Amino acid sequence: MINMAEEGDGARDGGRIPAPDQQVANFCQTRRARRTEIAEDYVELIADLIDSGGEARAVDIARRLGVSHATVIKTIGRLQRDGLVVSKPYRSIFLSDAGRRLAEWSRSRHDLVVKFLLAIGVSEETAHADAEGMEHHVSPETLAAFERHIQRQRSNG
Amino acid sequence: MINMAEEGDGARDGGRIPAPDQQVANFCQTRRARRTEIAEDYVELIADLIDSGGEARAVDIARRLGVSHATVIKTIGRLQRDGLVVSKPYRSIFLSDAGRRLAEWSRSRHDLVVKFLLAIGVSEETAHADAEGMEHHVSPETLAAFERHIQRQRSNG
DNA sequence: TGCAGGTTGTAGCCATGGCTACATTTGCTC
DNA sequence: GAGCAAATGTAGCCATGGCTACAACCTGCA
Repeated sequence: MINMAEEGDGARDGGRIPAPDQQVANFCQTRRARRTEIAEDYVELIADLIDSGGEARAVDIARRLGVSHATVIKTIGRLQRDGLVVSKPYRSIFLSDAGRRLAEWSRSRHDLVVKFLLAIGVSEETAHADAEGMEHHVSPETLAAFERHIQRQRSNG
Repeated sequence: MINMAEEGDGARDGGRIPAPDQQVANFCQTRRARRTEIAEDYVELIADLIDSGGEARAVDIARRLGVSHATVIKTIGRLQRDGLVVSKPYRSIFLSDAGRRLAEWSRSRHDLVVKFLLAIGVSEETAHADAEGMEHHVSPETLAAFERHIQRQRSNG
């Protein structure tokens, strides 16, 4: 349980409501992240499938995501429209250069989040589960803090 | 049939492709969280507005979220349908018992995530921004790890 | 060679979460 | 008490991300 009766840090002195402008900015940033997380999940998964099995097929993506194949086909169409993916009818799916860059970025961020969660004592299973959702909302600054923490812990034994 | 060539190509420790079943579970959990995060944002914000200003009006919510008032009205309708909110036409908005419970839970989780990010050296601004998106994907286990870390740091000076 | 079954694609449905434009209601001020 | 500005509500549009059902395509094997 979490004790939210914990008062007195200066972050929300006298009324916890933040400044409206800042709050708008935060929510807008979050909405922006929400719009891109599906794309990131897809390109990351496609890259993984290609690296480990040689190709990414719609049916494999569907099985991995736990989603119908029709959903995958439609989403792949959008990704292609957005220039992240290349696919020809009835052939398997490839990443464009932009898609590959995004996949590599997503993948490294994902891995760092997992490592960080493990480093602070989260179980393997939960680390992977939580990372899947968290990764899309972790800014470079926070990512850097994660990395620092891992390094610090490593050097301290 | 499904020849998951699951041999570890050593890209990462033990091959980075996870077991399919676990991956499906992770993605499903993430999708579940995505469906509830808007509701959580709303009830949290409504609770904040009520606590700090006495009432929550649609126009205030809209201004805080950076969204049109029509979007807010429609969403409030869904929240009411789902039993999280009570509102009568042309009146301000209140939380049901369930809504209040959800708001308190979301709020405490939010605050803990912010505190944790600050504790590992993230700036105030980024901590608040990232927490807004991350909070919805942090499991109780990870939250507990966050709390442990804060405690540990506090006692170590 | 042909066909059965798996894979891919298409069509059409639904809910969500955005938006603009317009209509209605409220409440304050004069 | 009338009028006006602000708040609320309604209608209708769009894209996204789900789904099922059905159609088309490819391929391996008998």
